[in-house]
Amino acid sequence: MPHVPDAPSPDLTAVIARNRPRFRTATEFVEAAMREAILGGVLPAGAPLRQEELAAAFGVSRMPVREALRQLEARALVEFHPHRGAVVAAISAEDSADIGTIRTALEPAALRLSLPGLTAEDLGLAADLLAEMDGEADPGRMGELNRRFHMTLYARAGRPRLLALVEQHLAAADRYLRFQFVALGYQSRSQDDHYALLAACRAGDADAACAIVVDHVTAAGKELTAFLKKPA
Amino acid sequence: MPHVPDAPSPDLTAVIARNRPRFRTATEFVEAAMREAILGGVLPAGAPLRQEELAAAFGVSRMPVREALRQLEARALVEFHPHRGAVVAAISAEDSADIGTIRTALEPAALRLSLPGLTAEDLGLAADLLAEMDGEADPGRMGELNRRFHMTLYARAGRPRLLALVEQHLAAADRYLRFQFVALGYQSRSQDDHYALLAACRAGDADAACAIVVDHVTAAGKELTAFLKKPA
DNA sequence: AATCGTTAGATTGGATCCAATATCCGCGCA
DNA sequence: TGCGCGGATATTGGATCCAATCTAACGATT
Repeated sequence: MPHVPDAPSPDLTAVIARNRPRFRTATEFVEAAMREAILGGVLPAGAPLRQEELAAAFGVSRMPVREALRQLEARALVEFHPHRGAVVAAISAEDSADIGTIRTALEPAALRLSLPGLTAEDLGLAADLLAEMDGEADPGRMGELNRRFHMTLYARAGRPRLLALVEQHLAAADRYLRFQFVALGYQSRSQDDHYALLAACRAGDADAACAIVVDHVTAAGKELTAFLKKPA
Repeated sequence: MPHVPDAPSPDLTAVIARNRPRFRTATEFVEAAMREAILGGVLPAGAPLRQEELAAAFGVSRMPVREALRQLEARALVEFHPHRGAVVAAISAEDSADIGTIRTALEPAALRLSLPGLTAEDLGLAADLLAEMDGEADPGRMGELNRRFHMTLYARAGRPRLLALVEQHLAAADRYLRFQFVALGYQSRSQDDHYALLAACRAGDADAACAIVVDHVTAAGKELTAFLKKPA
């Protein structure tokens, strides 16, 4: 009697409700909601993605779900195993090195382009985000704030594709770093970097800012790699 | 009486035949073949992608076609217009600047990682590819050789995701540069760069090689941007 | 004659239906 | 008792069917 799918988690229902009105087609809606759920940790790495179950949760048929899953596959967020279903993509230690390299290459480039265009409001917003992060305990929220802080500093690069790539890899790293945030002293060290980065941006010192970003990303990559190698 | 779709072009049929045996599921096969067709210029930018027509050409139903189109959408190779169909994505002058920035950031990183691991066979293969390019007139073949030359030099980076990103953006640029190859003196200048790059790699001079790559990519980006701005 | 509204047709978006394949369990046999 | 085989079952992959909507052509009205 397996035909009755499990009820979706309350978190997932929240993500679904938040995204439903934003899109005209069901496929886009499902794709956006699932991406948010995966990046936000609501659907953890390795979680099996039953098409029927998701369709019921989203209130659509299996087809938009399948199309959305294919899009997420192209973004390396889910993996298909033929005739065995899709799962939320897990990240390996090699992947983490990979992502670290990509971030180290892209983020300084984005920052260098963006820095001259940053306004006082941008810097103020970044400062606000940092302040909020200081008191934040929830890892999911923390990840989102971290992403938004970085992206705020890069936003004026005026390169939508570059920024999308950066955000994608930032999110991919964050999704795993989440587990670190509470465990180790990583969070405070990361915040130190953030404040130093913001100061360099205020000073308009591109070289210093880029150097901080490189260090910051490298450190995050090392934490992540170590974490991924440990629990095996 | 519009129900009879056009016959596919001979080029497309060739791509289809070449890819069919390589995959287990229809969706993967369609995705691979369509990607090759788009990157190879068989399906030019702006071409409308009728689902029924493609399904007939591939010998499958519309569903695998739709899934494949969604994957290609996630890779920014096709665009969906709700209820109006999908078209092969065109690239704007801004996109080209974007892609240039991304390449300029990623390719030196890939080269730097790869260079120490390059073998004599790798360098020999690269030289062979260059030699073949000297006598090549077909733009599609030229683009493929160019891609393979670059990727050969980056291959030992041991970063699959980075290399996939590099190849993706290299291909995106090539797809448009194709029109340049014959028209201008671009081809010979590009080949000069290639030979210089290969020499620097043979010498193991990472800094020089990266500088050449940056120049080369920048020049290609400028050509592309100029071309895209010209014909309106 | 030009423009706007109406309507027919084609095409996509979504749902349902069928077939193919993988998993899981139990049974038989060594 | 352990291993391998076989059938039952669930789940995916693919095909077909229906509804929603966009396009285009035609005609009426000014």
